[in-house]
Amino acid sequence: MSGRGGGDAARPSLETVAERAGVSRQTVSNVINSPELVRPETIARVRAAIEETGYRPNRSARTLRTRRSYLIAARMQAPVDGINGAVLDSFLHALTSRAAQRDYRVLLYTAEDDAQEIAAYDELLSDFNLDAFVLANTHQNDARTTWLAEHGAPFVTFGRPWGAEANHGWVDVDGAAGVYDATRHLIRRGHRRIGFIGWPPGSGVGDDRRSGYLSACAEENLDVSGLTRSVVDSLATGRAAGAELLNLSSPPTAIVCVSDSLALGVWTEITARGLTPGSDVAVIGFDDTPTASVIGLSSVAQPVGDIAEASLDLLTQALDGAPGASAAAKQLLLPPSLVVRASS
Amino acid sequence: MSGRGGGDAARPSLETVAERAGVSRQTVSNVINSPELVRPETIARVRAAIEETGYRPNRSARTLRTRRSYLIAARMQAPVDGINGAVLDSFLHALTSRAAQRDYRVLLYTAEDDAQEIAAYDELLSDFNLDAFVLANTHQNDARTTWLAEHGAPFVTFGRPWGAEANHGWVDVDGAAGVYDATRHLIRRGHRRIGFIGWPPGSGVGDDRRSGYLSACAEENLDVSGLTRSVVDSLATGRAAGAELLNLSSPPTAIVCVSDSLALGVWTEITARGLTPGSDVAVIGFDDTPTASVIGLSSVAQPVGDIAEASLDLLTQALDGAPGASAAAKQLLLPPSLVVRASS
DNA sequence: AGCCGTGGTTTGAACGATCCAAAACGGCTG
DNA sequence: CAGCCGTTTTGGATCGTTCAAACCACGGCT
Repeated sequence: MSGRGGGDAARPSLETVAERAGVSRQTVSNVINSPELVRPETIARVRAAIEETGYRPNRSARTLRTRRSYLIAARMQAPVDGINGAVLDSFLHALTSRAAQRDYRVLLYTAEDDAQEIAAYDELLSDFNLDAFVLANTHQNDARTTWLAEHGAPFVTFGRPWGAEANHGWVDVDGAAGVYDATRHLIRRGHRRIGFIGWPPGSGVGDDRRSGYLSACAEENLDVSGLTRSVVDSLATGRAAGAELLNLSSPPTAIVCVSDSLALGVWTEITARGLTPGSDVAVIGFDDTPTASVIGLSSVAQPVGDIAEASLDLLTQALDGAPGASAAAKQLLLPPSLVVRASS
Repeated sequence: MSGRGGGDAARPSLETVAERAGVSRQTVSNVINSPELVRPETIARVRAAIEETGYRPNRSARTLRTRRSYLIAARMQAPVDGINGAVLDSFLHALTSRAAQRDYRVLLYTAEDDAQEIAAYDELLSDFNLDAFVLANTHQNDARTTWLAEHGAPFVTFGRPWGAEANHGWVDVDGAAGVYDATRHLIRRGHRRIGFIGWPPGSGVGDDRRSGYLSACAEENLDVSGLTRSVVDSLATGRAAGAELLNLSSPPTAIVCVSDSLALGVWTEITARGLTPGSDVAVIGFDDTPTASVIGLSSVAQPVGDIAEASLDLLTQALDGAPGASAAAKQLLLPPSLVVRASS
């Protein structure tokens, strides 16, 4: 209650350890950062001293000198009014835990729009010496990426720079392959009339996923005419589109959706008709949100762990690697996986 | 491409500004931190110099000297396999944006259990000089809070220290009041037989919420015998409990649930029977999760923004305030609010 | 005139790490 | 034994800020 916490011994510094081991500061520093420069027996002695004193390097001092903070910034998304957003949350979780393994930490920021976000970059970069940024939800002509590039700040995006030539590092999921797999799965289960509910054309992500559906159907010469719908993302629109499809004179026996929200809409419509998803009409969504897993909706899952890992690979490579030679691939397309549940 | 980013002028420091304004470092520092010590005309001159040079204080240097990092740690929760967890995500969002207004940032960490979490504290505290911690999901005999208290690290919890005397700062939501309001709302709408689905007795949160239901019913002399159920939290168990209640010879016309997952289960059961939530049987959940808002489920919303604000108040008060005199209240119980939707 | 107190400002020394240049050490050669 | 060379180790400077004490000018007082 009164003073500081427990043992009031001053925090050990390099100096403390050095004295104890009978060497100089720099030698201790070398043992930590470049052991190859130090004679093995000295290393042992120093390591022992570190152990005994419980020494921990002070990050602020290091940052001050080296201008590296070991901090990565990521945006905390505003709670969205739908099912989505869950993917970004679990991505953030994965990013945090994997970053910690590499001794990096994730710092959060929020922003309402791109302009605010850029302001946040500016502040974080110059005040906190942030090392790198992870962006999600990239869109066409993204002002954020150009700002970061101009200011020489390392960054990766989770999501392709749709429609732009941008040659920055990015990691993304092969949405077309995911929907292709989902459709193939339905075909294997015997479905011949398969519907698709997507987003209005023009969004890179949506068009990409739709193409997976189309190519799977084309391969098997399935007729898709009249079986596709394009609506904005929400449960209500998904339900309406699902109703339309089910009301056709020759309705589909399975429906693939570009998102879990839409799929949940269809799911709702099916149950409201007294039918059972899966045995009566199959549905598959995209993103494998918590809600999907709870109600038993099949869905295409994005490998958030791998995405996080790959993003960090790109970042650390840019941070530690040779400035000029960026030999390794800077772009990565990861395959999603279909999670089959009762609904298909 | 080649060198650094744009204008290669070295980053201005206190020294730079001082030279330009014709004063010393310390005076510039005073203008920023303790303007009352500086003569007004000098302040003006220095402010101008700051403006011209675009000076920004360097956080690492300040941290090194003052041992304050302006960083607050919060745990990124593992994605839970249910509807829940959404509350913590939006709390985290609120915390991040409000902290930024006070010039603090939120640093994430992850942990699988309490032991790991304590290890994380240790690392963050000694390596990164973290200023404070925000904990959620406190439980009985929480090892984390005692560790933090022992090590003199400031912290607040979102959630009461159920069953313990602990006198640390906390902020929580009055669950009893929330469920009481929900029940009153149903009574006002004319319901006389109201059911309740809660969690097994023993959890502080669950018992608290149940008490709100009971007191509202007692006030109106409503009979609750046979109308309550206790199940673990999930959609399936909620659905089953809902079915039980609806199968009673004299079934309830409304059901209050301790969580949105349970309420969604009931919702599912109602629609599966071809009935309409709201007009046929009313349901109300707790937490106002995104899913609830999407499907139109009434729910008790926790004021995450206020919780975040209050938590930060407690923290900054502990950080900046006088060490001994902690005059202001260290505990805060906030009222939730009922969000009425189609289901009630 | 000399002393004191007092706002306002400057100076020097931390904080704890890393960078750099130079010194000490050791072995080896001529 | 001097001279050289490569490996280890050392000491000082530095990053940008704040703390503590010194300094200075100036007016009031005796």
